[in-house]
Amino acid sequence: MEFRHLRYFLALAEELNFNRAAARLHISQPPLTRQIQQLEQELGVELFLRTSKGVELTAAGTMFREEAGRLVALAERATERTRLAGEGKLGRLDVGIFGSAVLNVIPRMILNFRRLYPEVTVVLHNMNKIEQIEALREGRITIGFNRVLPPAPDIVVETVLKEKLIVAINRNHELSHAREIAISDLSGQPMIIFPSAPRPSFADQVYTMCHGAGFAPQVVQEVGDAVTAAALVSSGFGICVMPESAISLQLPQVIFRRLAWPHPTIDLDCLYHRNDQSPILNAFLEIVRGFRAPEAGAEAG
Amino acid sequence: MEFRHLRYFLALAEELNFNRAAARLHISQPPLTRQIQQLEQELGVELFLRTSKGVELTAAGTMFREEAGRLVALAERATERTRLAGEGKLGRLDVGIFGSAVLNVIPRMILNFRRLYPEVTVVLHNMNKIEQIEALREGRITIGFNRVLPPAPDIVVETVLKEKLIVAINRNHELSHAREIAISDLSGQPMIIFPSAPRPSFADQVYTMCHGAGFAPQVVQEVGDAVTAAALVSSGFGICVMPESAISLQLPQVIFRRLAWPHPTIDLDCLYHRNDQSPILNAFLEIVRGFRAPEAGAEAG
DNA sequence: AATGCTGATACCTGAAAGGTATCGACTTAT
DNA sequence: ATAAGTCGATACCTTTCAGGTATCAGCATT
Repeated sequence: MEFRHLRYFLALAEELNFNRAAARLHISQPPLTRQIQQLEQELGVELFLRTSKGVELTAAGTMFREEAGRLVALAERATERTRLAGEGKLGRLDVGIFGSAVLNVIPRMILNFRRLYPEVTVVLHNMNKIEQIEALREGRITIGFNRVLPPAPDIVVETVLKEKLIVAINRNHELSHAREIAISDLSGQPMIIFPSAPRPSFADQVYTMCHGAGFAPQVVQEVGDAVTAAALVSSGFGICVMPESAISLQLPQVIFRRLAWPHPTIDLDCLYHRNDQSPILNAFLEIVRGFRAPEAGAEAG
Repeated sequence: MEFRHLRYFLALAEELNFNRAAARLHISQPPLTRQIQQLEQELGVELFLRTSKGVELTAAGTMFREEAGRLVALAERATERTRLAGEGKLGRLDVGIFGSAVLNVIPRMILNFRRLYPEVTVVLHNMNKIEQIEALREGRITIGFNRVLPPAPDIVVETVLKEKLIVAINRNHELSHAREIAISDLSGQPMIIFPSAPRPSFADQVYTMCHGAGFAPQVVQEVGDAVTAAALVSSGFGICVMPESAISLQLPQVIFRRLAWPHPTIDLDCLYHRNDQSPILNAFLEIVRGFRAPEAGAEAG
């Protein structure tokens, strides 16, 4: 059975006359007769009752008309949905995110994407950078977001934006009166560092920054994520260097101060598989790239 | 697009290798390549990503795989349902019935039918004999049940069974002591007659019977149906001749007595369109004919 | 550099869809 | 009653196109 049989059948079921149906199909009457006979033979059922004045549908024919109509409609739907999927306008986007650092930028990007591509289902998966790379390779996610990523030959890493660093301080802390804090001011201060794993991470970047300023940070606690770190700041454990987006965290007693010149930054990167040419990924990447600060000069290729 | 394209596509989507897929389809590789190219061209979308070591599905291809699978499954369902409809095992049977007289036999026939053909939806339509004939001609019902039917060239009438006549009597009535009632006993009794329309009807048969016994019935009331007639009997209006199946009517004060020899009967007929060869109708007719009393000799052909 | 995969292409063959002419059955109009 | 005009079915020819064989180009492994 081919779609041709369905098209011919439906035309005949509407016209109830071989000649008129054939004319409508732009073929002559004999081939139509033959195709209908074939169809009936394959189904093992008479679909039409031939009378002296045209044809009429049998009970089986009536049933087949319903089914054939459904099939043709579904076929049209199939081509339409496939075309849309080819344009990235229909489908599913699995995004790997990491817990705390994505408090601001990623939700905004996803909201923008969903406004432009409302038929794409966006699914978020919370996982760390190691898990994200693994999931990208296995196709469980299409794109991931993270910081301080190790290079891999099959994974493309693009810097989404460079966030300035800020310092979370307890309101009663001696540094709370300054509008900005110099890196050297952190020397000797009890510091909270995150994340503890996996390495390399934001924590390493803070270490490097301090050593670059000529001192070793006095780490009182390593924690897993920014929310926990902020909670410790709130209870007076110490101070904590964070990416700017952590400013969304609202905890009692916690205030944020910028780090002064040279305004150190941390990259937020996105990562995806080098061979992935999925149109949905490309559509999403365009949105992501639109978020990249226009003044940013240096970019990871 | 033809089903061939779907079959080939699905084979390739599973094997992800043109040669293996072609082998599975019992064709050689070049025609498979060509058919897939045709499909992609018609959809305007690349379905497979050709690599040096086989192929993989694109996003559009993944979408099309889902849709193609649905289509193939629906096609199988379509052939199966059409075959079943051809055997009368699937579909719909619209039955015209008339209100009161069908208290017993028709429900039993329909229950039997539904046990044998559980996938056929039986729909009952309450209509009088004129409406039934009209509905048969327009295809709104497939079979009707009624009594005392006028002949029509395009409608076949078959006697389903001959019901004996009974008399509904108030418990306090003088005739209630007899086990059987002779037709002549009805002479001079106040009688309720039904139905008042449409003619010819059961009412006419009662008239004829009385006149044949040598008297004119003393009609105190004409009513529309047996239930109303029985209600009048219950309140002492008079007596009423009814078909035997009315015995199912349970009303206070109403008792039933047989009419004595020569045991007059009334036919319950079914009617259907002469040209209707629907397998469901034939299946139902077989059940109906099985209900016909085996001793009944004379039948309407 | 050679071999062995991959899918794509060129060209031929054969099956089958489509076209023309005509048939037999039936209805309708004269 | 019979001739003309329907209807769908059939016989036979033409054309299209799916399928087959041989071969190619690209890439990976050896």
